[in-house]
Amino acid sequence: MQRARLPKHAKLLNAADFDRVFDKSVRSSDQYFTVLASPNNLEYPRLGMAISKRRVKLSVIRNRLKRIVRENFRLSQQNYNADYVVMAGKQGAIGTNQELRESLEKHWGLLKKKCAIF
RNA sequence: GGAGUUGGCCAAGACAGUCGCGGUGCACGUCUAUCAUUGAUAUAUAUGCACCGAGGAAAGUCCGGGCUCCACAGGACAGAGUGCCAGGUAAUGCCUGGGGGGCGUGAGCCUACGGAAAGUGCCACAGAAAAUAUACCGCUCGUUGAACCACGGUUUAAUUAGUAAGGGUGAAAUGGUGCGGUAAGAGCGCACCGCAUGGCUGGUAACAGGCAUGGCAGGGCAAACCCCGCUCGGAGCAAGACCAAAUAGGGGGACAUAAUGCGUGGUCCGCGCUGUUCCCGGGUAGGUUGCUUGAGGUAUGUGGCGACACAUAUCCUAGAUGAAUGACUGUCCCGGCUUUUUAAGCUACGACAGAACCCGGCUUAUCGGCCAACUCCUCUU
Repeated sequence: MQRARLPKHAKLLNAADFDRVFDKSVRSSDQYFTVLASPNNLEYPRLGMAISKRRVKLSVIRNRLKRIVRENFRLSQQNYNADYVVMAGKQGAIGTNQELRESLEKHWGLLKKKCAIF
């Protein structure tokens, strides 16, 4: 089995990339996360996160959310080749690790289908 | 043994495994560039190995510095801060030691602690009066009237005056207590205490002690304005330095004016705009740097009551930037819940909380534990 990694080029690194996703994308959301996806022309998916201080007040919890999202994205390498942006939902700060993981896996599946017909 | 006070330390609960992230070093492969000629250097990237990878508060951004850029003859005002004394320090509003005041049986703790006889202002309610003092209930001499009478007076009412001892109000009422004194009273007199002024003694000083003199100066609030002493230039690592696409525009050179257009002209040349190309400077995105060796930690010794200083030895301990330091599994520990309670089962974000240029402080949040010194109570010997 191919080892799942998450090198630096698999992240969105500048404002232009983010703007492109915000501008034109398909989305999926629940009480924990809102996930945007926009197909790219690369041979791998990319991930960006926008966890606002307004939604998640403590930096410890913001970091925890980012780590869970990144870890889960890394283990879901069969994702469609698109740029994803994950945003925190209203309940994001109070979900358990298990709940957040299940939520994310649901979003990846949904967006894979949506991107295919995009 | 119980209750407590002060100071210090630890703290992702511990261990193992699997996967992953950031940094540094080494090895090897690939790409590009340069030198050179089959190698070297640099950059980027993939892989492997090794090592390192959040805190006591990283937080609040409340003070003080370093560092960087800008400004700057000197002085004054304004503004802000600060406020018992001495010391420590790069510096402080911090720390240490000391003094005054308050709290506690005590170890100890708290303290914005300069000036109210420079000025202005405020002092609710209650109370007569809250500040050039005054007089509600009272107390008292005198005068006048009334009643009683043992003819000495007694009681009572009004009133001129005296008084601030007593009552009452208040957070606070013009020194306190006692004796004398008086018509009743009063620093009116005296003793002690307090206060003020001036010497003296001790102390670096804050201050303390004591002596003499004065009969008392006239309330509180300065975290009200204010006065006095002292301190303070501004902005911040998104500081600053360097490299530098794309697009638009600027400056300079060369070429073409053969072709096109416009302007200066009646026309031509020329010149300017225009066209092609090269160079230069500014500079956005982006990148590099600043960036972690520092008022540094640890140990020992010396000086000092101490904060701390000095000397010697030794150690190197995160450096990210849409932002690494994590996830899962197992066993144990702790906590919680339940039960059939020397035990078993179940359970999960296991305190507060996440570096962003770096230090010294303060403040706030905080599960649990360890160590030392001291105090009070009780028991035993």
